[in-house]
Amino acid sequence: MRKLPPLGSLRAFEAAARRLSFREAAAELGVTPTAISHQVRILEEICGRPLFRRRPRPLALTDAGERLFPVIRNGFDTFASVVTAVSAKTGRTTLRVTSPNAFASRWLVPRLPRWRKLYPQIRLEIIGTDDVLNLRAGDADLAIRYARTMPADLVAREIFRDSFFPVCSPALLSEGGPAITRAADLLHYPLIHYDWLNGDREAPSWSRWLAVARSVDPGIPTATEHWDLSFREEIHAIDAVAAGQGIAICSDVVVSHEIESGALVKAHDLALPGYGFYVVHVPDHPRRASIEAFAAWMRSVA
Amino acid sequence: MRKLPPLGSLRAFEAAARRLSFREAAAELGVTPTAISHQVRILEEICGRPLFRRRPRPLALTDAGERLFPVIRNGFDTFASVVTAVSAKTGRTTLRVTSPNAFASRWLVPRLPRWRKLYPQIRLEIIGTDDVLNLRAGDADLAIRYARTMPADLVAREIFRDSFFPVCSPALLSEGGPAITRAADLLHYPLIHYDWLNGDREAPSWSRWLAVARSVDPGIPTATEHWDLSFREEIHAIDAVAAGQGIAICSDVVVSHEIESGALVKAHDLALPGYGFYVVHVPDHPRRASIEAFAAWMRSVA
DNA sequence: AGTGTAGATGAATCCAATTCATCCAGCGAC
DNA sequence: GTCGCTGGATGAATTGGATTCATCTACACT
Repeated sequence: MRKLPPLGSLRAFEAAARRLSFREAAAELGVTPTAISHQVRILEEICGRPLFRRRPRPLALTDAGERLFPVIRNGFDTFASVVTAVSAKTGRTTLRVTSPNAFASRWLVPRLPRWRKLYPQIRLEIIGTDDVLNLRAGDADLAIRYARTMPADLVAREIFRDSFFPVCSPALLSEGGPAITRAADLLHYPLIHYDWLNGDREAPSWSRWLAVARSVDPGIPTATEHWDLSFREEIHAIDAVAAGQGIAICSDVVVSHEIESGALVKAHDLALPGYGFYVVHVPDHPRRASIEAFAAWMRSVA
Repeated sequence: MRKLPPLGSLRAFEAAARRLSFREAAAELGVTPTAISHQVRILEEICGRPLFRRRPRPLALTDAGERLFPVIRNGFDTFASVVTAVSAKTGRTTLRVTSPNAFASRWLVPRLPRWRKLYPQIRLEIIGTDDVLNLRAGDADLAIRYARTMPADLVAREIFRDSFFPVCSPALLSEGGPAITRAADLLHYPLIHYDWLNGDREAPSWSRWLAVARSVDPGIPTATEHWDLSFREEIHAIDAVAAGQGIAICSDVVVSHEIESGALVKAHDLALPGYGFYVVHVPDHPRRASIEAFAAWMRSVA
């Protein structure tokens, strides 16, 4: 007769092993840390050996714990996945995709009809956020990460890299303002700034772009502030650009849809290097095939 | 965030799906059928669709239930297996083997030291019984099935086939009784009978053997009853033969150990065809490799 | 030394799981 | 057709394993 340990104990163990913290596991499951401690202890008694090393800090898995953890985690992931699939309206599967807000809004969403046409059985749930969601915690199935280099702690592949140009609406240029023939001409228009929260000193802002442009157009003044309008997030700056309120330094990837359609135009050819877009997921994801399909599709509609 | 349904509901569902009976599932889990009904209902509400068809009888899985069941069952099997492995004394694994009683006692048990020498890390638990255990219910990891043809509903492979001869103890022949030179001479000794419970009209009993022997030795009378001692089970008949109480028609496989050691001898060369021994297990058994090793070992020590 | 953090221990509490009582539907025997 | 049996459904009452609370321990950092 098959002997299953208490399933609640397996659940507590798995969360604690994933988080390597009873406190965090408790928060995730909505119980007190003591409850986690009790359940893990029950499982350790059943196994006849410790599953965690508590002392010294930090919490770590024992060899036995290391053997148990991936099996239980994968089992639970598979359970959640099949229950989700069974619950789905037409037996379709879901991929939860987290992506930076601007990319989700400006790149992903306009292309979703193309995904739907190609993969009607794989429904996407898009989580647009500039927060970094925890894939190991199951917050999403895959993340589109925007970084200078390849993320190292998960399975990742680069999809494409972007560059940054001054971008504006054609309507702005046809309002009778000065023609733009050199970089300094841009200063006659409102410059739209947005914050870079990644702490990168080389982030492609107006000050960076103008510093580089000064080497080919010495007429650009060395003033400290170079913006007329400022936003906290890139997505809002792009909205203002599209509304003809000024010129912003934008990612050619993020606004590629608008550039192609003519809704936005490059105001100048000088480009700053940007970052890479990576599709990232946990190893051995149960929907690995769907994730691969998504990554390939992203490349094909770039 | 990964969404797991209540694990107790999954457990109740899996048992009911495996058994296709709420009553039996309840018995297995040690609860009332109502508890199963409640838990399955909770899961059906989470999935948003029925998982069982209750009406008309018998209970059956819906399409959704069919999709869910193997995933949950395999997950639980894997959980139980890895917890058992982690709990093992020296990281050894266990194979629970069910076998007909006579075979377990006379063939398997005398050879166990050879298994232990070759596979010290795979511990065997032998369940000798003439009942047919339910492998899908996890009653055992593998079964040695004794049948005329290959079992069809599980993964099976034939290990060997046996034949049936008259067998006796050398002590019986040296007691000064008549020499056995022809089949009819056997009738001067006590004939030991045992029941065949498989309903096979051609089962290798004394009446069958004597009917065949009559074609080469017409001196054998056509009486109805041919036995002096009768047992319900083969194993007890073999015990009596080993104790010198008479001659029985025995499987050459089952008593091969005793024939080799000289503890028992063939009383006559005329052989009746027997049956096949098959190693049987559920598909995708988590210890498939160990089962394969066991089957191969059986062949090698035949 | 003092403070904060995180896991451990055990009694008390609690709530999801389970039982109990009753009902419903079908099937087979008569 | 009636009756009895079987097995799942429903909902209120009960219960036992899960959880909390109070307290302790060990450690890391200032």
